[in-house]
Amino acid sequence: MNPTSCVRVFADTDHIQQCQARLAQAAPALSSLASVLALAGNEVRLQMLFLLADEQLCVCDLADVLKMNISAVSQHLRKLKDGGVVTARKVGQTVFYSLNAEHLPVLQPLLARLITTEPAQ
Amino acid sequence: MNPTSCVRVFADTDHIQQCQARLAQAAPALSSLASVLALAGNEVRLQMLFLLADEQLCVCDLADVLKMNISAVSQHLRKLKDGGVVTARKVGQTVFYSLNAEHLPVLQPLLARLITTEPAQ
DNA sequence: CCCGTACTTTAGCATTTGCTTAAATGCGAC
DNA sequence: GTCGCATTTAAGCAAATGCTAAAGTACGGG
Repeated sequence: MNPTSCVRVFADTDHIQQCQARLAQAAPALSSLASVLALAGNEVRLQMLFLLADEQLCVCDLADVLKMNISAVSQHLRKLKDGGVVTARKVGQTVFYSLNAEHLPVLQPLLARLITTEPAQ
Repeated sequence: MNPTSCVRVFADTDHIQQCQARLAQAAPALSSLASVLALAGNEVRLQMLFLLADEQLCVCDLADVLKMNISAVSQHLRKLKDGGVVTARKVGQTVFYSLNAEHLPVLQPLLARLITTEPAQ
C-alpha cells in the first residue's frame, strides 16, 4: 500500500502523520535556519563570520587575512549578504562588512563557541 | 608588496596578523563546527535532526515522514553518522537512529529554535 | 536451507558549489 | 575629463552534492 518504503505492519500512520505535522509547523523556521546554516557551514565563510563578529572588515582585509583571492572573498560575501547574514556599508571606495542583526540569535551562540577563554595553554 | 590584494597603505600588517592569530587559535573548533553546520545546513538533514531530537526513528519511518526514497534517506543518515551527529542502533533488521551526544551542545540550541511554543496561532 | 524485509552500497547523472581569470563598475584624486 | 584603486560581476571549469536505480548485505521466519 505504501509504494515508497517498507511494508512493515506497524507503519503507524498516525505516528507518521504526527511527525509530518510537527515538520509542517516548523517548516518556515526550519527552511530559514537551514539556509543560514548552509552559509555558515562553509569553512571560509565561517572564518569570515568569526572575524566579522569582532569588528567590521573590508573585502581587502578579509582577503589578506584569509590569504584568498579578492574575487573569491567578494563572492562569499555576496552570498552572506544575500542570505541576510551580513550587511555592507560603503565608505568611499571601500566596503565594510559586518554581521547583520537579523540572524545574530542563531550565529552568536555558534561563534561564541569559537572564542577560547584561555588566551594560551 | 602584497601581490594578493589591494595596495592600500594602511594595510596594517599588525592588524592582519592579529586576525590571523585569532583564526589560528579558533581553527580546530572552527573546522569542526563548520562540518557540523554543513551537515545541518541541508534542509532534508535538518528535518531529520529535528525529528530525531524528539525520538529515535528508523530509516523506514524517516523515509515515510519525509516522503523520500529509502536510499536517499540512508545516504543522508550515513553522512550524519560519519559526522558524529547521529548514532545508529540496530534492533533485529531495523536500524534506529538518534542524536549523538557529541554535537548536541551545538545542535540543541538550533533545534530548540524550531519548536513553536504556541501550538497554534 | 531459501525467501522476504530493512537497510546499505555502488554507479551514474544532473545540479550546485567554489574557485580563477578577465572584464565591468564605482568612486576619489588629479 | 583621465587615471588608479576597491570591489563586483561574468564566464568557465573542476570538484562536490544529492538524487535514482540497481545490486549487495544482514537478519528473521518458515
